[in-house]
Amino acid sequence: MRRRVEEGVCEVDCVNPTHVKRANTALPPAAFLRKTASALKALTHEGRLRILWALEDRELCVCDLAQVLGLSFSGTSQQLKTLRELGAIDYRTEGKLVYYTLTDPFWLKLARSAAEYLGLEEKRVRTKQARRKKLA
Amino acid sequence: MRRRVEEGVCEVDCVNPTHVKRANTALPPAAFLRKTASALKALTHEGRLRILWALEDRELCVCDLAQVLGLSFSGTSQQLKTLRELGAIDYRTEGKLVYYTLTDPFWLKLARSAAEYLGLEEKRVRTKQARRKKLA
DNA sequence: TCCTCATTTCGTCATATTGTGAAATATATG
DNA sequence: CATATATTTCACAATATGACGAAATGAGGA
Repeated sequence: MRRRVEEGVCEVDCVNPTHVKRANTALPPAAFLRKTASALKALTHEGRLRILWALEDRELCVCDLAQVLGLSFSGTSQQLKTLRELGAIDYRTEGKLVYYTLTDPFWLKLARSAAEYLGLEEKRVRTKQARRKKLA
Repeated sequence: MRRRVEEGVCEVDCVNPTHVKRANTALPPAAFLRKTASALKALTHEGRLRILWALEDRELCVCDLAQVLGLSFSGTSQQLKTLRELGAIDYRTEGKLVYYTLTDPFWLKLARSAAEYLGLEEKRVRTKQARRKKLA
């Protein structure tokens, strides 16, 4: 799109070059933002969030997790790999079984903070107390 | 995959049903996690992160933002739409120009916290001071 | 009204993500 | 060593995402 150079608003291609320049120097390097975006991708999957939440309470083997996710074993394994690469979880083997644990709670905290902000957790903030109350 | 029911580890399909059941009742509803994952998706794009960071300091028109992102106008507009739908940004029109502003800093904070955690910002924590020092 | 132009929307293509089953890997156990 | 089985990796189909240019929209100004 070609534009006239006039009226002080758009000097070249409708840009205020001062603001653009200032923004560009103040912004983190592209590679940094790319890595951040990439890390956050690990959290953009219902199943992977489910894994983080489930592992908060106890370690679980892949079989259990597959059941929790409602996914195939291979699918579950792939999502576990994504979270491993993020560094959020780790595993130990016991015989033929592989048990996954939450090793870095940061990403769960981050996801939970987003969830809470969205107001998605009102109902279940400290579920146990609520449940106890209900049963009493 | 079919399995024998033995050795007390895998009762049905290699699952510890107690743990699975406990996880499932403790977990937030699927729709909640889906929405959370979906919201976080808005942050998993270098350009969209760039928009959030750039708008922190000042409002910018679409032209400027396109320049900052190095994207076409249509591409820029699409990413702005994503962030609008998230609720992170808003816009005002002034004549033919559309100025975008950061209306909800929460998502920028969240992204920045991820970036900082990844150690991506060591070098530029408070860039202005650093720059002043360097120039002095 | 007609024209210009900043922006958005649409159509389309290239690429990435996700899920599945099959094959490969690894770990007991007879 | 052979078998069983828990998990991972591979290959592939289906869907989602992202980028561009073209066309549509909308706000001024002649």
